[in-house]
Amino acid sequence: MPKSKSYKLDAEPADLPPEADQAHRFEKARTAQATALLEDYAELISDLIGTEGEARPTDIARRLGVSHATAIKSIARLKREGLATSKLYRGVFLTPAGEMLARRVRARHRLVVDLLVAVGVPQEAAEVDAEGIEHHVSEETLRAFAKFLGRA
Amino acid sequence: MPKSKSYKLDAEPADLPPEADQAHRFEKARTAQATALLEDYAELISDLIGTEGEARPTDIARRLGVSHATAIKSIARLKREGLATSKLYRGVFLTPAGEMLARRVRARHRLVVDLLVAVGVPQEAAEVDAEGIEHHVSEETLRAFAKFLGRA
DNA sequence: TCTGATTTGTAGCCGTGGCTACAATTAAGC
DNA sequence: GCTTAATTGTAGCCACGGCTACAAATCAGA
Ligand SMILES: [Mn+2]
Ligand SMILES: [Mn+2]
Ligand SMILES: [Mn+2]
Ligand SMILES: [Mn+2]
Repeated sequence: MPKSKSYKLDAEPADLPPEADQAHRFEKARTAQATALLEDYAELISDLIGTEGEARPTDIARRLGVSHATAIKSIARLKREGLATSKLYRGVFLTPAGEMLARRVRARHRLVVDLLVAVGVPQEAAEVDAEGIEHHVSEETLRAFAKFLGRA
Repeated sequence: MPKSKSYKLDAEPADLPPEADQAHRFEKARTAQATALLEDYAELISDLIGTEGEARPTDIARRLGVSHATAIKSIARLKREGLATSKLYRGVFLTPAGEMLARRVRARHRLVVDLLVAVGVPQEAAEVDAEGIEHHVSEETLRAFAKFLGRA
């Protein structure tokens, strides 16, 4: 059998030209960046609902440090992608898909912070950097982090 | 004197409202994302010049996995920001500022990959994830990585 | 040399995610 | 209940970074 396609979660690049490999890496980073915003919103909305009982656009905007108009537009994108719904003046809600995403993202966020702290990064720096790093950590890397932290 | 402004490299958030803290983290991540492209270009151009003797827009585009038109527009931004110059059909060059950026970025890239591998991430996953992660690793975190790797 | 391939540049489109300004709606307080 | 404040939504602007299509310039080979 030729190549025997692997059935892993993250598709393999296959060893063709070496430059295509690099292109593939950049492409992955671009994709991750494109979903980063959705991930942060899902996590934040879930947090707000959990701690405040509701997630209003204004609060979301303030937490993210953007204008409410920007937040509303991004929320529109979340709805468009089937991750959220909203009732006027009743705040934003997550669909099952949105909830699932939020759970995954929250767990990943924590793991990344914990890993950073574990290798000696000061708590506050870990919190700051993790907010960006998290979106680029693959499942495979995440498993390695968990194992390193003794949570295999 | 009020507040006594701190003179650290990374400005401090100051402990005002707790929500402003979170906003600050998101803002940092957004800033990092905005410079990510410039960093990748600088590093790649430097690499190409080192290995091929020149960095032509077409080659840059192929390595990044984007169209040549996209690469040319991004190179225009590099020039605009004083990081690169270019002679027609003679390729792209880095200004001193660009060179400095490239060196910093390359060193950081390596450190990130090495850290990932050191905590058990498979080589290929480390290479892929590092391409995105690197742009969100602060100086402080980088120092922690170096120390962890025994290169303090 | 000159002709065809390669490279580079330009133009114009799109979606995203910022912003301000203004409008409309709802909530709160008197 | 009315008035005012807060919230939400809309409109319109911008820069960025993707893309395709086309044009121009350069390079290379016959
Ligand atoms: Mn984040
Ligand atoms: Mn997060
Ligand atoms: Mn990168
Ligand atoms: Mn890199």
